[in-house]
Amino acid sequence: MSISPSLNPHVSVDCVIFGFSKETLRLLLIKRTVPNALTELDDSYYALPGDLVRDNENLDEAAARVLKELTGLTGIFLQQFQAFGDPLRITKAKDRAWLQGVRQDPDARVITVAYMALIESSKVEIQPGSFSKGAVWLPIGEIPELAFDHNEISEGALMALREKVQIQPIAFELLPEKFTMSDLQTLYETILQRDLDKRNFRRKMLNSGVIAALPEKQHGVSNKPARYYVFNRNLFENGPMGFVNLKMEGSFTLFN
Amino acid sequence: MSISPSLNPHVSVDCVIFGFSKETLRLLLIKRTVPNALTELDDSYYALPGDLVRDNENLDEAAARVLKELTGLTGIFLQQFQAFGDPLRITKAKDRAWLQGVRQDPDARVITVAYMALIESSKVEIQPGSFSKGAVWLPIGEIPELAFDHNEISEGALMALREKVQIQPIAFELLPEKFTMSDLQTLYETILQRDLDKRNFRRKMLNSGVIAALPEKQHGVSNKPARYYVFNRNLFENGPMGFVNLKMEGSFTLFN
DNA sequence: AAGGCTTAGTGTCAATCGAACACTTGAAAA
DNA sequence: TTTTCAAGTGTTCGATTGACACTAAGCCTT
Repeated sequence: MSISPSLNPHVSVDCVIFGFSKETLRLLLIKRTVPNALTELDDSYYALPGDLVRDNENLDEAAARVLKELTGLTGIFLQQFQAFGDPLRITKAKDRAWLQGVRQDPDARVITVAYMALIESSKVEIQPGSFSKGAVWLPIGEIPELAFDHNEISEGALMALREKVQIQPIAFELLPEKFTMSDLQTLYETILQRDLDKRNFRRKMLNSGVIAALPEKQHGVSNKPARYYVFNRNLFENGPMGFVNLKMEGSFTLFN
Repeated sequence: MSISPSLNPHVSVDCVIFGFSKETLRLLLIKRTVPNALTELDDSYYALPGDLVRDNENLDEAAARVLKELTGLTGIFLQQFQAFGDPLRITKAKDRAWLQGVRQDPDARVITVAYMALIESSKVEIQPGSFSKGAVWLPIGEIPELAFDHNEISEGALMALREKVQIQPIAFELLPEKFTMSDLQTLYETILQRDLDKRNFRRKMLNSGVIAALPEKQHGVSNKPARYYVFNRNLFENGPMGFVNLKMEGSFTLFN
């Protein structure tokens, strides 16, 4: 059980990939299968997609590579949020069983740099390949025990997302190109875990200028059709300031 | 000049240590001396204090160790803010000259996890030891070219500090136990790089409840003596919420 | 065709907050 | 006693927040 002290730590990246479907925020997790010495059956459990960082790439590139290998997508919102490096990260038995199978130095300590990715989950097509023993979207409320310290990392990502979403207009990354005001509000409510007032929400969104109304409305719905909006992307990517006031009702701060 | 691709990346921590004295925000930097092959004189330049992470410590512990070795202080505000891992970080000639002298694998790529520390600079007594070839407090406006990517890291720390200071009551870490309202305002103005209105500032600070007035006032000053205040530390460390609204005039957001 | 169902969409008011603004107070020094 | 210097103090106006309830539009059912 001891970790060899002579080995240098290795560095990996792990991606906490958020998606939003059926009114829930979900994480894209991969399935790992390891032989169980006792039962002769395979055990399986979930983990965040990740990989060791290669010598010729920087951290952002490594994270983008992991994301692409799993989902086939590039140009996705992907942001580093924290490094994790507890020496005890890899002491669980099934983690060690898995490492035996895939790493040259299964005992080496690994420091991981965690990224969060926001993607429109309908765009994802799981790629056959190293990760593809199975990948699933699990609702954030139903995440089981994961590999290593991946539960802690996921929690950290969710916290980071909650903060970021009130400072930068990034929630849109989780929605399709066109969306209704209700879609957007539901997304915010899901991320922030509280209800928001419909009228205040619309007012704030429209006044802030982050979205633009389309002429188009929904078709074939059995109630009043909702107008579609688009995110005013260029305003933020090219504008002078990557900032807007997206704080929601009841958020806390210290000076104004 | 090539970086050996077979070596695993190593992991270090670097500390961006902020202090505040003579109305300026300063960084505590260490001096490095390397022989110059041409002139036969030694070249010297500044760097952030940092060290490789040991196998038996986590990242926070490594950063705390670096801070303690340099300043003798423990229990200091110390917060991870970003990992840096560009493969080209260590290609400058003088950086490589220094690595030759101190590292087993001078060619190994190093990923660094950067921390920012906030300390009351008068408490610091530079410790004799590995760092003590010289350490100086340099004003943030007068930082020369540093080792590796340490300029980039310092910039990142300053940005992170500017954001954090408006969300969490951490500026107090830079002041002595007792301080005047003007001390505090000058500090905020220095960090945020803009002037604040005196009356609005006092009102916000007092209403927020983060500070408490002492009965005591200044003595021996040649003008109206200022009242002393203390940071209401337990309110935030033990309270239900580590948050207060410390946003200052003219800051930007997206929803409220 | 009428009525019901469901979600979209809309306005006002009161309270609070933000930003701008100038004079008086207290102590030491001259 | 007067001067000098920073501390300390209130008000007003406009903008923003947050609370709150009804009508509109389309489809479905009967």
